[in-house]
This record gives sequence, structure tokens and C-alpha cells, in this order.
Amino acid sequence: MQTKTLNFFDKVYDTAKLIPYGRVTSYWAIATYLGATRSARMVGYALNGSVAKNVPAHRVVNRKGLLTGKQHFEGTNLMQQLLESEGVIIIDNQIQDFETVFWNPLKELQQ
DNA sequence: CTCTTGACTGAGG
DNA sequence: GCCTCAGCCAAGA
Repeated sequence: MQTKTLNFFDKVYDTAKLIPYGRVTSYWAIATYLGATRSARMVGYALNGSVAKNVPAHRVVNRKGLLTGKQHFEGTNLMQQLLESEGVIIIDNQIQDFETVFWNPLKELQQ
């Protein structure tokens, strides 16, 4: 795997696609996995076009487990509904048992 | 090249 | 515990 060939955005897409069913991760986790802990904003910025990339962006939330990006989906509760369909409990746009459903690429991928 | 924007995070009040 | 400010970094105008 080339580190320079893949753009930051592409890495975000690739990592997001690796998120297993029923699990979620955070922008910070992806950013850290990519070696850009301080570029968590870029992750969300990249996911702006994730829908076209066929990337499960609904599994990516902020560090609080809050669905901050749901506003960017088709309208409103689509993101929440998708997660709930995967067994993730969400109350008031916030993921319940966030630590339980949290998927850490750093630990799972061990890279 | 400079300025603005942003699906964020951490620290401080 | 909530609100606000500042830092960070990449892409677009």
C-alpha cells in the first residue's frame, strides 16, 4: 500500500468501507488510523461525497457518538434509521452504548 | 499565494 | 455538564 499515492480522502473512504455491520466509528479514530489525529475535520469533510463513493458514512460519528452529520443526509433521520436497522440504539441523535458498538480501526486492523 | 469554509477536537470558563 | 474559543489541516475560489 502506498502512503503517498492514496489521497487523504481515498483513505477515509477505504477505511469507512471496512466498518463492519452493526458497528460505528468516529472521525477521530479514522483520522488517527490515517496518521492525522488532528485532521478529524478532514475526515468529515471527505465524507461529504461519501454517498457517491458508496461509503457507509452513517457509521461514522463524532467522538461523542453524536450524529452530527445526519443533517447532510437526505434529510433528517435517515442516518439514525440506518444505524438502528443495524442494531445500533440511538436516542436523541446520540448512540447508546457507544463504547460497545464502537469499532476501532487501530485495534481491529492493527496497522 | 491568500482567504474562507468545514460531517472535529480539546481546553477553558 | 454545557457553551465558547482556538487550533488543525486540506480543498476550493
